[in-house]
Amino acid sequence: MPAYQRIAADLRAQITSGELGAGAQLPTEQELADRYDVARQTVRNGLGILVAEGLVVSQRPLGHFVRQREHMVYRPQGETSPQPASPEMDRFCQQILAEGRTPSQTIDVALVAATPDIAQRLAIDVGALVVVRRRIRFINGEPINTNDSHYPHELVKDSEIMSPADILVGANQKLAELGYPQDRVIDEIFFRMPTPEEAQRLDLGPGIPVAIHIATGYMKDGLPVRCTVNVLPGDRHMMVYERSWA
Amino acid sequence: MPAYQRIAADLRAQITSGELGAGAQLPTEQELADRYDVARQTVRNGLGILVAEGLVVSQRPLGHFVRQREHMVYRPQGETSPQPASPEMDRFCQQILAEGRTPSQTIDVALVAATPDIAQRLAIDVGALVVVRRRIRFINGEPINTNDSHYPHELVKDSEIMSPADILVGANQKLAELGYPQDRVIDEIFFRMPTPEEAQRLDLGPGIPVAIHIATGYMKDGLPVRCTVNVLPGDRHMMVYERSWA
DNA sequence: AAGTGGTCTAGACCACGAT
DNA sequence: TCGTGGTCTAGACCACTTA
Repeated sequence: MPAYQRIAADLRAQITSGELGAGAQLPTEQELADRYDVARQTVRNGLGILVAEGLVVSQRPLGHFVRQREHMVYRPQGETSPQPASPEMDRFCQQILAEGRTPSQTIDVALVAATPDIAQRLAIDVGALVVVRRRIRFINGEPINTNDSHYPHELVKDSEIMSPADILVGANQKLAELGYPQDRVIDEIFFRMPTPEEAQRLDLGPGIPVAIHIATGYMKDGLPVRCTVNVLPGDRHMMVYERSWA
Repeated sequence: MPAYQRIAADLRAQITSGELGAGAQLPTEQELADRYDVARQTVRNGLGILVAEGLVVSQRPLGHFVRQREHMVYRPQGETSPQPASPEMDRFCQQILAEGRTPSQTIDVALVAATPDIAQRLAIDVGALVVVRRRIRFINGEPINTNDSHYPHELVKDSEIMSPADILVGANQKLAELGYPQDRVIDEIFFRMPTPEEAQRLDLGPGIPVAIHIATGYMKDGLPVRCTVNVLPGDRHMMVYERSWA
């Protein structure tokens, strides 16, 4: 096994065994180079593995630290239809839903050309105009996720949906009032490493994947009227739900 | 911007724009070093970013290539309760469910001490004996996911569940026949970078995150009797489901 | 001011697979 | 055999934060 992999394996074992607890500082690169009798660059290769795994963060110029597992956010699968909680469900939520947290969000609205992804789901031409309401949600000032809702421009022009402010009744209710009530929603979820833009928008460190949740809303006649793209950082989200066993 | 980041950004732009399509070979490290007038190590730093993002794979000693997006696997959220498919749902599934595929799996069974994660969910002591049925599922010979079901040893000892073979009626049905029918299931889903063991078991390349799906089954009286841990590679899974809009 | 990690160089040798 | 990426060295200078 190459030296840098052995260094990474040694440190990983110390972290998973608890010998190096959450938040603990790792030895400096020079210390590790001396201890293993290798060049500093070789140590850096090893640390790079742990950083890419999300186990370790570099806080320049303080050093490398074991990553603190942040508080996870409870995100019920159906925000619109909370299920009756059983005692077991309560137990799970209790330890996830923590103390007083103050949510906030930023909103901006833009008129853009549809990307292929959006165009396909909204059943419009690539490049056609869509209105996108971009939101970043924060809890205690930390970005938690992004939520970009796309609407065909023809459907929502000159409506409140194009205003970059909170919509009290909710954008979906407003869409219904405009004559486009949703009847069905198809959800797609997949996960990958973030793009640099996503990493910057959500303040993601290396080694943190994101889940992409795309919700497309259809009217009763099958016409898609909304496509929402959520980006959820892996270190801040956990999905929990309950189902009965048939 | 440092040189290696600029190199990564240039190549990333060429990939996302389609100038370098899926499967295309990137210039060699030496070519890039000459083109940008930097040392080869600097080029390697840049390529390392793209590899960590999952955009590029290294096929030694052939070179670096744009990663092929593999066929995604349709994984319905509730395998036990298929929902009636709407025309929109059909459209989504159609492009995901591909041609003839041959599934297979490996099974092994072990008697192990409960880890803290499992012990907590099964409401037993850490270190207590649990039976674990470990499965790796393959499609066309490629590993698709792992599925490790844990049962308290007291509940299943001397039963067919401890045999490392297929259980025709299904392990959950067999568990019910033993007197432990499940009434509710709580699902937890989160995602992170894989451990080296997970990466090896599932043949994961760098830059591929995994989703962890933990399903815990409870009897009517609240006793947990099963805890299944699924590991789903991000490049081989997509979750799709439909819900009606209340 | 000191010490950390971040970036970069100019070499070197090796492992591996295609030809 | 050849060319690729993989690993490693021994330096160097810089940016940044804390003390």
